[in-house]
Amino acid sequence: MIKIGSNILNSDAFTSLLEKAEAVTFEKGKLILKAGEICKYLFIVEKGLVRNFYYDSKGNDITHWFAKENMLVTAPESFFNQEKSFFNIEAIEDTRVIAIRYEVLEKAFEDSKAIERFGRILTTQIMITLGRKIIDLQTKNAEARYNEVIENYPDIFRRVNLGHIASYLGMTQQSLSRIRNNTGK
Amino acid sequence: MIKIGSNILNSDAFTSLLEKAEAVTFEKGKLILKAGEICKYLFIVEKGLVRNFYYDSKGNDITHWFAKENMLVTAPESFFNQEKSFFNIEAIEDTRVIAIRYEVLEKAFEDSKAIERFGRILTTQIMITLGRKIIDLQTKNAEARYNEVIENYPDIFRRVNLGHIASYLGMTQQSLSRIRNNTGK
DNA sequence: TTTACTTTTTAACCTAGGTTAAAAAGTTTT
DNA sequence: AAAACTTTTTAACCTAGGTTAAAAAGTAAA
Repeated sequence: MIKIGSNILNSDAFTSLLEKAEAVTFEKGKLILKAGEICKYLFIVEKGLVRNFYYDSKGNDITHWFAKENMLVTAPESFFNQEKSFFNIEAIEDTRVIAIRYEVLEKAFEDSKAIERFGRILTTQIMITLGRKIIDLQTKNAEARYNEVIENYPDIFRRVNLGHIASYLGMTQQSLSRIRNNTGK
Repeated sequence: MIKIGSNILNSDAFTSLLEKAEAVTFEKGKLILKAGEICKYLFIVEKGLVRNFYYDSKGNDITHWFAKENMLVTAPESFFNQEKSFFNIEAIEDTRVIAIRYEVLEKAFEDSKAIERFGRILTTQIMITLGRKIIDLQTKNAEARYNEVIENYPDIFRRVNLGHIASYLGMTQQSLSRIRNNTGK
């Protein structure tokens, strides 16, 4: 049995896929993937918390996404197209992941309609989520974006330091601190 | 034979799917989908140009995405979850689309591994594209985003008025005009 | 071929949030 | 429990791009 997001998966195909996966642990602060490498794995976070981040042209560390227990994480462009990664993946807590190799997943997609279907539905929902983030960045000010993350991801918010939250929200840590203390009012 | 993006699709399953689709034309300026409705179709743009847009909280018209010939367009959240749409879809040129009903597509996904697979790969690539747009909004200034759209989508750029380009890029039309005339220098 | 309408530009002014620097608070190591 | 390090806050100053308003240019309609 495996749970991904809110989906509980229970089929021979998934069991067989998981049998070919590898459990790996990373200490807090360790890199799971380094930018420049080709990402060979799709990771399921079993325990802990992970972030996907990159350095912008000025060298700022920008968090692109967080993944907690039962969430998937990878460097999508690198993994699905097997090219060098722009993203780093870091364990921000002591973390155990289940790592599924690219070739193994591709084989599973080919062999199993159920897995192919799950993949399609999952990427469709991610597509919708990313669309929402674009709308938020374009139409909401820093304070509204901050309020939204507290409302929608209170658990992740509690476990992550404010610098990472700020960059995830597209603002500096100083701006976030200003918002939190309502010095704007 | 059907071409979507750079993929040429040629199989019985696709032929049969297309047989169940409906060709519809829309004059320039007409709405293909109105916000608040449930989007019942996935559209393939056969001829013309279409944009997906919404109104922000101040009533500004914001273009979220463009679709030209051989591209797919829908209101993703509304279509895939069959809920009320936040987006409008407008024909910005005289347009002919092939409209595939939700139930028909779902049936095709169920019946055909090839279509399910195509759906997965397509949503995966859209996911990557949206990820890039988020990075651009967070790390590039208005001028760099403008230069990028000229470089990456010169054809769409030529066919669309600047107001739509500006909102797509997350800036006002006045800012875009300023950038184009380098009054910033 | 003037009137009406839409799109694009220009310009003055303004503000949200960035930058820079430092202090304060919190955490870990010795 | 002091030293070292990390995270968060504070504050003064600054700037990219927003706002408002209008003119100019382009296009369509009468």
